[in-house]
Amino acid sequence: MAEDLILTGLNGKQLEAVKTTEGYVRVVAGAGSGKTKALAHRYAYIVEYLGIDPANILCVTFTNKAAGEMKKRVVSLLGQGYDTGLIATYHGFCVRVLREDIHRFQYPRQFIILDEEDQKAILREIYDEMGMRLENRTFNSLLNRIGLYKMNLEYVHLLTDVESRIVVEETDTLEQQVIKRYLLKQRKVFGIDFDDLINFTLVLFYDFAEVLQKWQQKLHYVQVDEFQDSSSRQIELIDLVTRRNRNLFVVGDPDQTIYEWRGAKPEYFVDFNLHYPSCETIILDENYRSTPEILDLGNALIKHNQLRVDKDMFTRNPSGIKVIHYHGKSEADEVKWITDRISYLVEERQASLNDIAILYRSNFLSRYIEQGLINEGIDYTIYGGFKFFQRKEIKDALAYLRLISAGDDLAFLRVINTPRRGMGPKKLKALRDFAEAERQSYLETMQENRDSEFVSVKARNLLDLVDKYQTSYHEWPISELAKEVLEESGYMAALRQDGDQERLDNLSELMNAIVAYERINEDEADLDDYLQSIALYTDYEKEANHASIKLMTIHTAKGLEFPYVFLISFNEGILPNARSLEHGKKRALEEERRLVYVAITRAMKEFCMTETEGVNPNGSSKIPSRFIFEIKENLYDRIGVIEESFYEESLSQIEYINATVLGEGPADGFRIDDQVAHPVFGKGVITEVNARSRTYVVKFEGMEIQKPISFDFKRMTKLKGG
DNA sequence: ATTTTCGAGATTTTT
DNA sequence: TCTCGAAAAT
Repeated sequence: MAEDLILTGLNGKQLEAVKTTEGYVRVVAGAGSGKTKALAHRYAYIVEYLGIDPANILCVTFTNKAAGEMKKRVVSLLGQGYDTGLIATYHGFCVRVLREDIHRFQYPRQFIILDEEDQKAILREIYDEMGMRLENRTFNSLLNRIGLYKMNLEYVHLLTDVESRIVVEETDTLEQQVIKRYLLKQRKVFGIDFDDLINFTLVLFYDFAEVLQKWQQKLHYVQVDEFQDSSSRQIELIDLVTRRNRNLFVVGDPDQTIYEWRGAKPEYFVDFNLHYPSCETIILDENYRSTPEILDLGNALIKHNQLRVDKDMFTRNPSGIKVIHYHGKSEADEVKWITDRISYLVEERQASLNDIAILYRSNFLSRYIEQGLINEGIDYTIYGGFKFFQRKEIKDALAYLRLISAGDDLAFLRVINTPRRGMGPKKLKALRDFAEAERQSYLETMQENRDSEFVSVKARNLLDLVDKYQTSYHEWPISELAKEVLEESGYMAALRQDGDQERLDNLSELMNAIVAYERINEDEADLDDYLQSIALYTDYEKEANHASIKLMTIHTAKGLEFPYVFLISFNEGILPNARSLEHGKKRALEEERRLVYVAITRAMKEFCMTETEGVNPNGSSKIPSRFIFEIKENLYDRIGVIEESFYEESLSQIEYINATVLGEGPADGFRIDDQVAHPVFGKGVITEVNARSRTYVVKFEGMEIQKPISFDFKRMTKLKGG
């Protein structure tokens, strides 16, 4: 018997509208307004009351985890054993589309999905071949450039059409050469990165009208969660597949846009009604999650954003305790206060550890609090950071399997020296030259030249292993194959030798996952399919069997809620992040503010924000986040004393950053393009203001190299404003 | 020629 | 915690 389709909380009119409005519908749903619930109920309504088959509904969520949650909700509404059809991320949907029709390109169904680590491996190899070293900074900017290059969809044809020639010219710039080589290597392993998943699908739709038609006819209802975080390409995709049936239901909150840096375009959500004039808008502005105290704090902060549609969330929830701001004198103070507070919540307030979350801006900040939690014996689970399938041992194990099934260069390079097989840089280079000349994969080259001097004895053993299974792997159950291969290759032995129990545990966890996969897919379980299915499945979680508090970044916490929330390390430079404080990045600063808004609105009963005095890694003094000063002090209780002088100093620091970097307020510093005079170097122009290193970059007349001049150097004077 | 070891350095956010 | 490089050990 299906649960009655009533949205508890949502008022009758809104509920009716959410469920029954057809065509183009936009739901502007604030934090804690029950939007996921609304989506699930609409989905169930379409199936149960309209009689639409779930196969004809596409529900796009933002993470795999959200997709899982949505499936659970739908199943609980419609009854056990229900097939939920297409509830997936954009990427999951694209894989589905590509697996059916990518053969129309000259790309195999068993394409390899490349994550950032794979991309790095490719780029590192290219740099190696060109006799250069790939710095981390270069890597990040290259990824960026490749992303930009791929904005022109024509590149898809370069990759999918084997006839198309990619020739690296002498006259190409270094960057062009690298990108071309990257495409060549990508094509060689039939790799597809995250951008490609979307782009390939789009091109498939554009090139093959019948494929697009197939999906247009299939999808009668499409709903998208977190629409404000969709990129223009993703929106293009959705626009295409909904053109026939014109049923598109999007839900989002512009105030929770936290992925602009990844190409999200909140404007599309805000201007949805301009793109689809027939669109109806439903506003959900009642918050069912938080106490008024928490909500007021969030509202007060987000009002400081300029680029937003003004809407105030309200709640009828009963009053709770005031938000707490803890200010410490040292990092130890901050950690101590948090652990004490947790103990208090557990002992005096009967909170379960499961009800408590610690949020932070960057993954590395978890370490800051971990030791304290260990010392106090508080169990914790870190979410995100190291995803299960990103772990070294898991990727190694999967690479062994892929070496057998696909034999691609990436898997080969990952595995050849783990464990060590005496294949150092010299031998690998010889192998690479040979493979390059023969236009073969590394594995093939080795197999055909196994007695050559660039094949070590131990590597020959690996070749024997591959030979043994290469032709017969289809006949093995995946789990048994995996077990055999990992044992025979010596990988398990090496791990045991290292005595790394956690890695061994993770591997047996992987085995469990494989067995589970086999059980679900019964006889259909094929290694190729399995390897692809897990490439996107990044948030596999071991079920915690004991209560523990949750540690995660704010990004990871999006869409979740917890009774008690701590936002830690709430310092200027961390949150807002120093990188968003570089010159002219006003949009980035607003995104940081939205990030804080997301953190605040995760909390149901209590919200604590903590920060401390001390020294940053770069030697500057820690000061509280500007966002704390933006909120009126009557909205929170402050624990810990901020001396008048520290307060003043902090404010003037922030003002200084605003003045120099963002070009706001009274400047006793310089701005970009200001002409200055230096007592030694003479006349110059400010070309950069770097808040992180607290320096101006100045181009002095007659000097080739620009000089970094400290903010604190007072004998440089301004000649003329820029 | 390779591998191991050890210390220093560094880290936005993620599908 | 993980990565990277230099120097020592095989």
